[in-house]
Amino acid sequence: MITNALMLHCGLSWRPGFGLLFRRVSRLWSVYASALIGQIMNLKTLSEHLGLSQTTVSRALNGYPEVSEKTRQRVLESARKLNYSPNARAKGLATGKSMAIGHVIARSSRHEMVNPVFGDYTAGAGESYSAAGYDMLISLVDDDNEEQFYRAIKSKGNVDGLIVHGPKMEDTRIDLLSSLGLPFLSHGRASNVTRNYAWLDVNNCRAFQRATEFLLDLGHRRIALLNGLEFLDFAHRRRQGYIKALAGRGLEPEPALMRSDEMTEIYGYRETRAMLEADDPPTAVLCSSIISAIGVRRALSDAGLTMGRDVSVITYDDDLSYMSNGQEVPIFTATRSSVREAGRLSAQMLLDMIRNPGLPLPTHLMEADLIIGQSTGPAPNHT
Amino acid sequence: MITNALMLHCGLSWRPGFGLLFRRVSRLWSVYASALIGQIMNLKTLSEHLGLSQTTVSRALNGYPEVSEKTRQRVLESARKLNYSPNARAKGLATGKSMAIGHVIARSSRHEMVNPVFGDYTAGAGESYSAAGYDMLISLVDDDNEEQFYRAIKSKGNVDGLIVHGPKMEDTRIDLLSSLGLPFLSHGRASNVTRNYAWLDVNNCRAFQRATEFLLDLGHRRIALLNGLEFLDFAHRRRQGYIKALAGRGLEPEPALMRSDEMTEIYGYRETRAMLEADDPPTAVLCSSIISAIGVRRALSDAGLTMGRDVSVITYDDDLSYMSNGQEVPIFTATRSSVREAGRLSAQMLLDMIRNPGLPLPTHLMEADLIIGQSTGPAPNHT
DNA sequence: ACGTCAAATCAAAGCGCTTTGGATGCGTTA
DNA sequence: TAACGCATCCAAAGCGCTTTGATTTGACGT
Repeated sequence: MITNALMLHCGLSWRPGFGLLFRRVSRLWSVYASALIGQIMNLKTLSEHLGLSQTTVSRALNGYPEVSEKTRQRVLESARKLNYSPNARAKGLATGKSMAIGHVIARSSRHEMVNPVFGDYTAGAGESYSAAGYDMLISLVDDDNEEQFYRAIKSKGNVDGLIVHGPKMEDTRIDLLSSLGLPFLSHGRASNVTRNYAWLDVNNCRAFQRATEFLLDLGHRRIALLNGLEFLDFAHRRRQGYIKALAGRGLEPEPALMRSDEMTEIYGYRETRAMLEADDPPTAVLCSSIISAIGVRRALSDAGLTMGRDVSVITYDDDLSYMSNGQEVPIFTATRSSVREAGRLSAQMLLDMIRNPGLPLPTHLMEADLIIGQSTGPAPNHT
Repeated sequence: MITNALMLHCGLSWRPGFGLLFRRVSRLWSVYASALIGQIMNLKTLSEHLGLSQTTVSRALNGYPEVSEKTRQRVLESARKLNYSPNARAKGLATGKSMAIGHVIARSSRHEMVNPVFGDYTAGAGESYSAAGYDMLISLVDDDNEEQFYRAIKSKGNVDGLIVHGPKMEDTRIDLLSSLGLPFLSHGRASNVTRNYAWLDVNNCRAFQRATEFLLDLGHRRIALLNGLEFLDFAHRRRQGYIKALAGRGLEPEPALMRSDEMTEIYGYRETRAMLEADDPPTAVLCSSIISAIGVRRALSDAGLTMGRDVSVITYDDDLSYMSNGQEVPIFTATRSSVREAGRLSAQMLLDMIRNPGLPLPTHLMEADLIIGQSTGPAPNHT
């Protein structure tokens, strides 16, 4: 462009051999310009600066073989020195990829975002993303137009894939996303969805079955369950495990001992307190989160009871960074599985799906460890 | 890549002219695929569908006045029905905006992400973003090339602004971002930075001064401080407030009573335990986070001490959703300020900056409330 | 000196949107 | 009737990149 204009202006016509001359000149000019204006660094500027075409520079930067090694080095060095990095939007527009993974959170259940479990999970995922050069895009949706929002995400095209958080028993998102053809992985399964989809989950059912059996073995018969919100699939599975274990000993689950809510500290405190004040209180509590377990401990302490002696407690432990379950000796007996590791793995799996679209959809089931801490002991009037 | 693999598999070698063939094939395939899956909905398709030009459709959708109301309605309805929403990358490329705000987190201090305080803050910010149609883009950086990363963010242009998390005493990011001309707002101030920049902060100094004075008034003289990491500016300010209050009563701060680390539960437990075992233990503990305060409570309880009688505790309370400080009656006496509200406000301010680039840089100082709970009482041997 | 071939480079056409600078049609005014 | 203003609409030129199809270059054999 500039070259042509100059030619015109000088009244010259093109002759072979001029190329080099012009390159020299324009190189000088662009150095001048960038010094003067604080030049906007884009591919055009950079290529003019180097006296190369945009094609060659682009290829050099993206590691294509059609560029000589000498040229590539020159380009790379120059790009580094001039702090060039390609405009993500333009690159995305040209390639059709956006190098970002979306995490969509329903606004009503915005508590999800505020849930430390979510923080640890996304931190894990973030590690995988950043290692692969991906960003993480978080958006809050109003619940009334969730479907529309997913469709919009697809056609806005600002993510290459999605993580589905907190799947419900029958989660419409899974069918929707499958039909949209947007790669996604669900953190947790949806029991009533029959089609194939990618997921990573913990064996919640078995974890809670084992925990319950452990308490039964200690002689406990009145075991309370402080579960998460039971329209969420993981909570449903946990309850199944609990019930299965009871059934194994011929015990009926008792509604008064089964509670369900968001797993806050207050929740653990409130429900434990309520159950302790009722007739025939539980001798053991099975808790869905270490945060609620802390509330349980507070309630016991307020009631003058000793955890592990008067009342036993087992909690599910996501191995949260800020709320770790003691140091050498665990505070709580717990079924533990690192949610951070789950995040790391999920992200890895999703990125693989995006890289190799042909392969079958991956699934992964993690097992939780049962670790013994100080919060459990034989049932009080059990000899 | 795929082409090469295919070639290899077929036992063919590359010959000029093959390129065209492959392109034809892949084009055909993609036409077939899109017919199968359903038309790709872009502005072109939509405008053809409506028998209007892309210009008119674009204007109709974006609320420009040059379109008749009748046409606009027709366009809007059609867009809704066909689930059209403009490609974000293309729109961004054309407008120069990306409708996303970046949150950059240094990878080493990845604990930031995992910190429930961060979760609540971003949840608040997220509300503001989503109301304004913005997304939130989170990226982890390796610390060694943080500067380069910020430069890249600028020229990649995938965010319209940034939130700076956890500013240090003299934070180089502030100068860097200012010079890059990328709008940003710092959550917290950086004491040793003299230039103007946008920030939102809590009056940490005054909050801790008031809390300390409250304990002094109750007769406490040996007051421990469990602070956050003191290279972070907020922690430094908190210590200043603490020292100032002590100085007001002619007291010297005692190094053995001043601890500093990441504000985990374990940290609160470990340090409290250590101090209780030492000679002349503190009669009160001032704690930087409710999470650590829970650890403090556990340590006291393990030592057979009653919180609020044997040892008083005041904590800073970010009013975390999952860790709220009791219900009617607060558990802990605390200086409270909602970090979620801080997030909401920060985002609002940053979006305003982006909308009106001319205005002076906004700053906002929030005051923390001192709320009285059950964790404080007169110093033991004080009559 | 000339043709050949591979290696190295380039110009230009997209990607899907916004926006500029007209065009078109039509009722009003001189 | 011509000139004008106004309300609608449009063609085409970007935005900054990748990728296609073509061209230039230089080494080599004859």
